[in-house]
Amino acid sequence: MNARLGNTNLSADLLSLLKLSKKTDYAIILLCHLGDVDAPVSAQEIAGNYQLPQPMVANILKQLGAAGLIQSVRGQNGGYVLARNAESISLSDIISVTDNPFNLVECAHDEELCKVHQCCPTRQPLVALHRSIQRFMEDMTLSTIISESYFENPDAGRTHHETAHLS
Amino acid sequence: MNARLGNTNLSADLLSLLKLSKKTDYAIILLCHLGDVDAPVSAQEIAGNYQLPQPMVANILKQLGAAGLIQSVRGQNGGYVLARNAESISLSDIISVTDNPFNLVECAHDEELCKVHQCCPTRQPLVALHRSIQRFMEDMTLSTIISESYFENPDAGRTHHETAHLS
DNA sequence: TGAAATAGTACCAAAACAGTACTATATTAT
DNA sequence: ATAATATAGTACTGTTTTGGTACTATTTCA
Repeated sequence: MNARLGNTNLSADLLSLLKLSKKTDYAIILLCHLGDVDAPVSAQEIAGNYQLPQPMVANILKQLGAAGLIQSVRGQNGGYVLARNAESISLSDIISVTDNPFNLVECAHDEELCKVHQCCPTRQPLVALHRSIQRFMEDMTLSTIISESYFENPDAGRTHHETAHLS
Repeated sequence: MNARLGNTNLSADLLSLLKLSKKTDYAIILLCHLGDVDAPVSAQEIAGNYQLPQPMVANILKQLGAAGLIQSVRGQNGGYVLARNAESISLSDIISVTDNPFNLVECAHDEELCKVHQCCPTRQPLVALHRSIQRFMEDMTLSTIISESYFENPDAGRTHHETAHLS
């Protein structure tokens, strides 16, 4: 063979690409909920509403709060509200809180790792994919998600929702 | 709240989206190698060339063979060759062998699961993302990967490659 | 002062993943 | 023939990641 192919570490690069965790799943639900209300909503309230485990919900809300996406109100009658308007919260923002940050090319941040990537056969084409996904995630705002969801389910008007999960 | 948001199971949908495993990583390397040679190449030869664990390489080659992407030649001097030309092997083909198949929307295949998805706030916008990624994966052929890799590393002419992995 | 909420953090169990091992079969060189 | 070298198939294991829980401290309000 003419031996022009080199090495790669693609899976390490792509590891956190789009494997959205349940945490992210939940986070989107929670944020959609908060984006729909004005008064602070407690973890318990959301957990009950969507039949999600309360400690899990509480934990994710803590993280979202620490990341500045939502604002907390402590004490009785406390809860959470969106820290900014739904237009300025992107899918990318959410994912970087609840999943690992969306990084296709590790070497862009760690020059050390880059050295063994000199002959990566797959990096070049996948960088393009990375960029387009990244743009999509940044353009997709919480308000878009909410409104498109509404468009798809215009008749959803009940106060108690279906069980949120299969497992 | 006006309660128009429902439930979702986004993470289950996205679980196998783009979290490429090391297997896929390796598979791309192996296939690029095979795409570059005509005579059958053995698992041992590839493992040695890229400093990859031999049993791992052998296993992946078996899988790729069972899936019909490569053809095996048994016996002494045996090995593997591409079963079709590199233009007709897509990234999508590879991933569906070594990773779980690329499925964003589970309910498209399992009507049962769909029922609890009636109010999914995130499905609608993400279907668009799914389609564009899917198209990218299908359009990205092995031959493209090889040639773009060559474009990036035109000076790679040595017979023994660098250590392929960090870990 | 007690109830209800968040803050922070540490912990555990189950699932997924990376990698290994073993037995059987096929082909070829000698 | 037979030994060597290859794939075929499959089952196993240790480690990491993930999903989920628990506990203690602090804040606020009735």
